Amino acid sequence: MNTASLGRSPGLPFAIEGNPFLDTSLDLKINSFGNPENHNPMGDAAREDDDGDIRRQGLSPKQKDIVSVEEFNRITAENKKLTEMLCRYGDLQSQMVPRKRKLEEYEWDNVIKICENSANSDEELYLRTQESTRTKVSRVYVQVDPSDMSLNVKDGYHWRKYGQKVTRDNPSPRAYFKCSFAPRCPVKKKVQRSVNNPSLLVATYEGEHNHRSPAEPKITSQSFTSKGQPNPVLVTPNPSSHKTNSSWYSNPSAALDLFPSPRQITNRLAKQPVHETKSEADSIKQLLVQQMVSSLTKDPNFAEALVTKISERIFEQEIQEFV
DNA sequence: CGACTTTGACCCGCGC
DNA sequence: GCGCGGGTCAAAGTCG
Repeated sequence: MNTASLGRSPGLPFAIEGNPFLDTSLDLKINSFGNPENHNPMGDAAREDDDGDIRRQGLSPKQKDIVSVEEFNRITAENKKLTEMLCRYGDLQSQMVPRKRKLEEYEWDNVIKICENSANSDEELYLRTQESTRTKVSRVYVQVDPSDMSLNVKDGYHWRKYGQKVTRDNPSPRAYFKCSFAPRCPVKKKVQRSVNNPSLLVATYEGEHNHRSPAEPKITSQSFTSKGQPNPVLVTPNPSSHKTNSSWYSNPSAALDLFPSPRQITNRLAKQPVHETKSEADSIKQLLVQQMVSSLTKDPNFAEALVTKISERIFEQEIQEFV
């Protein structure tokens, strides 16, 4: 299972395709065993050298001790389970709402994409990923200070503003940005204030970054998708505290931070402020989210994955204390 | 001096 | 064909 195309989805508290500014925790599990600067969506980490040793460039000494082909295979299977879980939620969702409404209200197409991407070979999946990259669009709502007139969405990437326009349907100007972190990165971003809520910035991302995140994202508060569902806000970490070989790249268990437990999900949803007028659609959305959380809690595969991650973290902490 | 922002001009698709 | 609106370009300005 290749997860290079996955990203944290607006609308789901865990990683799925659709949000280009966040590298997924699933992706991290794979890439943390390879060199993040030479990320290969075809699965660099699994390739073996002539002497049979797995490639370990870019790893800390501690990681080199724990990385093995068996470990890689185990995590690959885990990723597959997680993806299947997402697909099941897509099925659940389609049972709960009419098809037309599904497309209009919930943006579950991202989940469907993952299911469709269940390719038989890495090469096939790579080609499909490249195909979807060209058309990938996601939208993120970010709460900002209403007095702050800048159209700056801190998502960890570097953007160069190349235009600004006042559109017909919104008195607030729309700013156009291109990703300037990597040469020829195709990702573009449009930022405009919400017509109904000036304290809400609407950031529309087009395309997918052809490089890894320049900084370790840090979840600090909640943002919302266009449909009012929770989504982590990412801000650029303090540059002085950021190291190239940060835990984001080098520590596999760091993925756990971006893979919240059902209780964390519940807590985050409970703390979520309401920004949009209550409506029937909102009620259905809340019901859907509650169903998801409930199913996540009961899902043995989820529990297994969670236990695995917790065990890994505890094991690593013990190792650190021992050292 | 390089990176970034500003802003008017330009391009292009679409509807009439 | 024409006008409109969204998106992009590029020169000039700004900033650290």
